[in-house]
Amino acid sequence: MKLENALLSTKFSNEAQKATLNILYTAWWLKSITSKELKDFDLTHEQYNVLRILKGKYPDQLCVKDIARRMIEKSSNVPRIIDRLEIKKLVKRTVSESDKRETLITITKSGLSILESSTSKLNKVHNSIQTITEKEAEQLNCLLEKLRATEV
Amino acid sequence: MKLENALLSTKFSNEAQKATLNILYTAWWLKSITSKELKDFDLTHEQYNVLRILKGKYPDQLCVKDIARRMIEKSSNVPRIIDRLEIKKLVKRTVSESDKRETLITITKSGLSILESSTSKLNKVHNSIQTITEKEAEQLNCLLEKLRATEV
DNA sequence: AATCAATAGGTGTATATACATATAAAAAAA
DNA sequence: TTTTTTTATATGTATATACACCTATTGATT
Repeated sequence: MKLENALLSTKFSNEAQKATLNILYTAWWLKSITSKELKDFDLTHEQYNVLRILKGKYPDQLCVKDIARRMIEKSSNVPRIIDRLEIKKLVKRTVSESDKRETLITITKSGLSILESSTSKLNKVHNSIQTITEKEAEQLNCLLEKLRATEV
Repeated sequence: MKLENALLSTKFSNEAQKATLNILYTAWWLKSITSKELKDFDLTHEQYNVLRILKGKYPDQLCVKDIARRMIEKSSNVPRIIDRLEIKKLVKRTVSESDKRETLITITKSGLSILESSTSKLNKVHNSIQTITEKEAEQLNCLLEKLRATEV
């Protein structure tokens, strides 16, 4: 869908400004699709992201700071997200022996299992709405990374 | 910056999946730049978006529903955003005469003035970090809109 | 060793998201 | 006309964002 129709606006000062809005809108669009599917698993987007990060290092543990560094949204409040996951027994907290300031997080069997089924569901949905080729996706990745050249 | 460095991960199943994460991360990156600047004007991203929408139709008024339709994030709680703007006297609420269910929103002089100065600041920042050409931005817009072909 | 600075994680607050529900008004159906 | 349905907005709740601040621990400096 054209951005003009999504935002009911045609007043973009230039293509770069339109691209900014287009990225923000597309991110919302992607997230809204994801949220809907994750709801069946009683997971939020951010909780899913934390589980995915933990699985990436499994069976190793990760401390809160290392999870935060891998989050898509860097300003995520990781301790609080872990609170919810811990209540649902999807992760476990332990104090690090080598540095008592650090809290080590482990994904549980239950966490791995819910991650697997939710990921499988998300992949199905993503495949079903896939409209761009591998080559186009590559091009898109290049453009986004060029856009972020001035990383702060 | 490469997505690999931003997320400290190299495990992407394909370019399309990487593109999804890249869009989400870039959106966060863009928002974090914007928020920082808007803070000087005591505005959030969403409050700014509402003011921008109102200015687009000024001096006409818009009802809450029409604002919501133009928001980047469609699930925004517009009445609540308007609450904050009203407290700061940047917008005014009036009940519609023709349909008493509708609340009409008007941007005030003060709202227009703060929008102007914040927009000018944002434009400066955007220009200073601009790294892609008009042609590349156009290409980016095409790819994002192709990605969203399966609009729900 | 004692003091100071830096770091890790947790907590507090205002605002936003996502979604459900409530209320009043308008439109449609009986 | 009365009832029912739909629509517009507001409100309630759990979680998240963005950011400030607190506390305990570690590492560096004196």
